[in-house]
Amino acid sequence: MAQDDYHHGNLRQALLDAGEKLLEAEGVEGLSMRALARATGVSHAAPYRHFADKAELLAALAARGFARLAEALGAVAAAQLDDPQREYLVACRRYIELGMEAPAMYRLMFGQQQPGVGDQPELAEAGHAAFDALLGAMARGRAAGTLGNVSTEAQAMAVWSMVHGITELAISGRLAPCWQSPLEVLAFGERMCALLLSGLGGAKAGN
Amino acid sequence: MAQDDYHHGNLRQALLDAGEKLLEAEGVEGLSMRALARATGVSHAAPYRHFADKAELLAALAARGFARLAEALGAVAAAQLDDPQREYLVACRRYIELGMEAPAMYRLMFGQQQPGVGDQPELAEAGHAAFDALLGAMARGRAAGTLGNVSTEAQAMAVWSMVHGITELAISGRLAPCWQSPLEVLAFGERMCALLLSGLGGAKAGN
DNA sequence: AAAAAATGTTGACGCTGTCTACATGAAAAA
DNA sequence: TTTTTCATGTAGACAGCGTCAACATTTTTT
Repeated sequence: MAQDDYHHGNLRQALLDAGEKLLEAEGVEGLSMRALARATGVSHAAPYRHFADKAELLAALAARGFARLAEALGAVAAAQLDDPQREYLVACRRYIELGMEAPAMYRLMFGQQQPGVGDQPELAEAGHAAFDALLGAMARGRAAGTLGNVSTEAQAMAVWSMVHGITELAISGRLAPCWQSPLEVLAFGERMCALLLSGLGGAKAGN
Repeated sequence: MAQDDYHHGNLRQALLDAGEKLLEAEGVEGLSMRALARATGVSHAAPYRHFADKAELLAALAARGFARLAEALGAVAAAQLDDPQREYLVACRRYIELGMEAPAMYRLMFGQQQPGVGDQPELAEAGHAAFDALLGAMARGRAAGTLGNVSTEAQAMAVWSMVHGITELAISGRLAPCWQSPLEVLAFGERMCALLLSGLGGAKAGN
């Protein structure tokens, strides 16, 4: 159970922990299999006992990111704010905030093509969970009556597109000409999401 | 002037041409300096006479992408549609369309941190030109009166965030649960941009 | 206690980005 | 025209990377 200097005990988790740390410290281009092996004090080929290749490790890392996102959005829901519209806005804000706090991780999460069904089920599921959390916040937040002819899922996609776009642009520094501080960006994001919610009820058609 | 088997003549452009081709064919991970040298029939170190390192070449490639985007949006404006609001929507649609047509290039364009002033002036300028084209379409498209207390630039950022988010999610296949075909995605994008335009006049505050 | 499975190590391979030293051709200076 | 200089090519080396095969050690199962 203690480390016996040969078998590590829980290398898989250790690799992911080190990976997360290295990811934000050095960026995704500094995240190598061998660096991870070094960071966990293990030989350079040892990680391959736990991940078939680098892509699989990155997928597992991205899945962690999605899990964290889902968790954060879930925490907002659990906070039981009195106003569901306020809850929705806080969720959107939290989404953007998380992306700005861990930009390399955020990029990694969306960097790969969405994994097919059989491909990376862990990642796909984690991504879905995060999306569902956002969808839930939106569904509760919008005026209860305004379902219109637009599916809830489509409305959630609209919100997702908005917060994703803002997060990505913020990360790459392209929002800086208008809003320098993270707080300003968050305020902008919140306004946009509010606008979206009020507009989503009627104006859209199809699906 | 003809190729003398030693001096290539215009290696820089040839490298960028080959790079663009290779980018969409193999993805960004298949785009190596040496592969580019091979593709242009030149030794592996020759590219370094024209680009200090790989990052510089990628930046030049991304600048090309932005130039193409600006050009496409400019073409929409030049088409002189009678209805400026229609022109705005067509521009948004075209933006998303371009990203979906050349996903690897689109990702590359936004993959790096926005270059600082002295860093990659060519890239920065190309990016600005593209943004300005989008801004112009929006400014003409919105009801002439509704300036409100929101700056034109901030409104353009909102539109940019929207189309960028949609494009990125579409590229990564995450819109597929709702809209399978590119045409459906484009229709969705157009609806969202219309919604944004109508909402931007009044609801937003700040900056 | 023996066999099997899981998990580690070592060493190799080809590929990559990039550097240095050298070669060649074109343009500028003499 | 000849010579020098400069831009641009080549060859070869280096370290780091992902990955594989062969082997070692520990744990688990029989």
